Amino acid sequence: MVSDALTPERILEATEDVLRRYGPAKATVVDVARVLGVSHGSVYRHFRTKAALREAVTQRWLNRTSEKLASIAEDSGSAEERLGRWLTGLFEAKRHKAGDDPELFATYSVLTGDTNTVVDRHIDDLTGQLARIIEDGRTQGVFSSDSLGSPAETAAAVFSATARFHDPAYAAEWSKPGAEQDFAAVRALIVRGLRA
Amino acid sequence: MVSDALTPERILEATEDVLRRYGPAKATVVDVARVLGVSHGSVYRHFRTKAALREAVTQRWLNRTSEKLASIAEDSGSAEERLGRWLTGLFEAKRHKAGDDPELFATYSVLTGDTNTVVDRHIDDLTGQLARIIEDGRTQGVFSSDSLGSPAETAAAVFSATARFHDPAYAAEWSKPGAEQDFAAVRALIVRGLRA
DNA sequence: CGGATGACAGATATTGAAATCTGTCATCCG
DNA sequence: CGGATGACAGATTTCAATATCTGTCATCCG
Repeated sequence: MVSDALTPERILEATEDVLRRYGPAKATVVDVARVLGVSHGSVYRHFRTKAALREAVTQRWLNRTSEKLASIAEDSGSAEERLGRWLTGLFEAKRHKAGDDPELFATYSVLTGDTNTVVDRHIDDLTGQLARIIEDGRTQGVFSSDSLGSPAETAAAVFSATARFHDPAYAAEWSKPGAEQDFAAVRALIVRGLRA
Repeated sequence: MVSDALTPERILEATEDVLRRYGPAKATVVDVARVLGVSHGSVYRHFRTKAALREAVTQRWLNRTSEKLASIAEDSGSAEERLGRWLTGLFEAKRHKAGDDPELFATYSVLTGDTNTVVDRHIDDLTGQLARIIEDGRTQGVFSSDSLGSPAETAAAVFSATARFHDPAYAAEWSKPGAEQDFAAVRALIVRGLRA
């Protein structure tokens, strides 16, 4: 027994350990139970299915990124500067996750492919933050209010246009030389497109 | 025997037939030879390896798209209008390929994952066309010449920013309701970003 | 009594032997 | 003589038997 009570949080911790060690294909519920020193039946008391467990651990992982960015979205100050910082922050966060522990990143990339609802919520969260920055920018008069739809629609467009720099499908390209310049070029193009 | 001389072109035709029928995983060189009524040794006289045959058939398929767009890139006339038409043409071409024959599209999506050189050439070709339009726009004075790098760099940024609408990885989303509006929003944002 | 257990059935994954495919080349044919 | 052939070796894939895993639940324990 590693500790006292068997909580969802402890199970998620153990699940991430097991995923890191064995990868998404080999990690089993029995492995998670073994790490915790309990039977696998006990894990099923807290998560109805293996899929539910994977969703929960994936959500936890995605939330670590969105929480970091939330503070930028909620800042006061120049919307244009915050937008640049937010987009750069998103790219940097993903790039570091991918570069620092490639195997765990690959593992979560597989998981996000299965857990569509969780990923959709994450994307809604991020585009919501973007929409807030865009709305602030329109209020401040630095971003155009004509011709580009609602803040939410514009946020979705900005998110789409930067997909190459946050979608795990492109992770292999983030460490190539020139990736940073490519990102800066797209960011400049987008910011220019938003200006009043 | 289907016809007289065994030419590379006839082999590619047969290869596409076989790929359409069996998919990328099951299609064999022996199958291609059978369709042509020759031994598989004869196919190897024209293509050194199976990989080379796949590259050639993939290039042929990609070229059908770039050739359509080349005429827009080489038009004379308003660069802004041509850019919109070119981007829309690219999205439409990919969307129709994916929608009209989903299995063949899936097949070629797998092939493009293996044949990186061919895909890189295709992308160079497309960004070259884009660069030409952007250069024309700068000459005409409708696109800004400051702050966004060379036409080639700007073309790469525009291509990156529209990845969601031409990269096969996103094909599943092209038929969703709202995809067209999403594309229009990104296109408007980009065109706005390029304006003088 | 609330929570943990482990035996179990059906689903999924692994494994290794057999079948098929790729790529070569000595031989053949017009 | 130029081009096609098919037998062949080594690489890859298929398939079926075997092993492991998921999810349930009657039972047990503090």
